[in-house]
Amino acid sequence: MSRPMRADARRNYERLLAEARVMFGERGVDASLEELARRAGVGIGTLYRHFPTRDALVEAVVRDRYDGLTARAEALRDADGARDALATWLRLLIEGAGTFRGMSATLMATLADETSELYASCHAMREAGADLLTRAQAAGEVRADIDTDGLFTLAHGIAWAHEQREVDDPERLPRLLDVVVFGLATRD
Amino acid sequence: MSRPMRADARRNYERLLAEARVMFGERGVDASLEELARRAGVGIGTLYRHFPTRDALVEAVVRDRYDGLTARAEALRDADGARDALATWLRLLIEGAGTFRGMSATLMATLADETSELYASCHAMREAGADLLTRAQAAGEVRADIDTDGLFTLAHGIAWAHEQREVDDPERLPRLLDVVVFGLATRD
DNA sequence: TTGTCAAACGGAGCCTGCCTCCATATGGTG
DNA sequence: CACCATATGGAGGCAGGCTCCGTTTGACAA
Repeated sequence: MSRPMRADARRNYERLLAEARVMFGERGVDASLEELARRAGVGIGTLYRHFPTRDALVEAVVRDRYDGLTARAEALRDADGARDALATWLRLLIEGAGTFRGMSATLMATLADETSELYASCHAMREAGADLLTRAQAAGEVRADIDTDGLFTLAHGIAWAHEQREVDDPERLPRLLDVVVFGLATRD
Repeated sequence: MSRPMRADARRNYERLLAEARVMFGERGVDASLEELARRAGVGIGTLYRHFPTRDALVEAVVRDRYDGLTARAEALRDADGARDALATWLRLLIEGAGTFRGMSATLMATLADETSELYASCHAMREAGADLLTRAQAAGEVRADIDTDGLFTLAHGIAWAHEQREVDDPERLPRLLDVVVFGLATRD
């Protein structure tokens, strides 16, 4: 293994991460990295040393959330009502995507780019969700002509579009998701 | 009225418009305006004189398409099957949005910004679509808890998400739209 | 305690893109 | 053909991304 980080390195790493949480919350994941470094009291070069790309920084900020989503999907595997389980999970997914503005866009881009630092955790989460979809389809509760890609396109499309409109009716997003979930149901 | 444009002005205007059609097609509506001006053989100042904002340029490029959509919605007003009419129109809408990359995002932003040069034609088109929605709801064919905003959020959300994935299966987008349209149906 | 050096720092500097301003050029008209 | 309103175009200011490299420093061995 590699030796532990030097004390100053670790300190700067933590500062950057803390500031990223704040600024991503305030301004979304497209916040200026130069300003982020400044606010963290660190040089821009140091920021890039720790996080070579914006995705790497985003990844560090959201990883635990994704791991949680993955775990949650696994917990829902054996729930009654495969479509309900899927609906529940999708709701968690898009609520999470709404935490930081621009997150849905980042996610969609990541799914198409295996070299992204975000890819691994994003992919694991996605596979867990895919499993819920497959089960619901096997149970005959969800139409068979939608694949994982289609599911995520629908979910993130809604999440993205919702965040564009700056409406803060908390019922809005769930209602839109409800339209999609109902549309996913097999027809008589 | 204002007097007609000077010959050089008209010529440059046309060149810019022609080049915009090309570059928006190649690279989407976020193409570099500096390069666009260069390729049109015109100074950057001239571009901004004719089109003070990017939206103004986009508007000039897509206006006739929008007018067509508006007219189409009016033609569909009295069609049999209010939900089918809505579905047909939505399909045209999102296919149009897919012509240039970034168009859906531009549209969503425009709907929230009345000062945008794109707003007028965009708004007219939207109202025409809203009318189709209202009719389908009045006929009891579409659930009543979705408003115009929700409808456009769903439609553009899908269109946007679809354009992020660079899949060229032409059946994909209609299928996703079908999920949403089915989800919009009133439940028994 | 001190010397050594890999590891880390940080910001100057280069790039690209947006947009404004204004000195210069020119088409159209009397 | 002279005049000038209209139009041109690019220099320059701003912001953000990212790299490169001279300087600093923490950790460890002597």
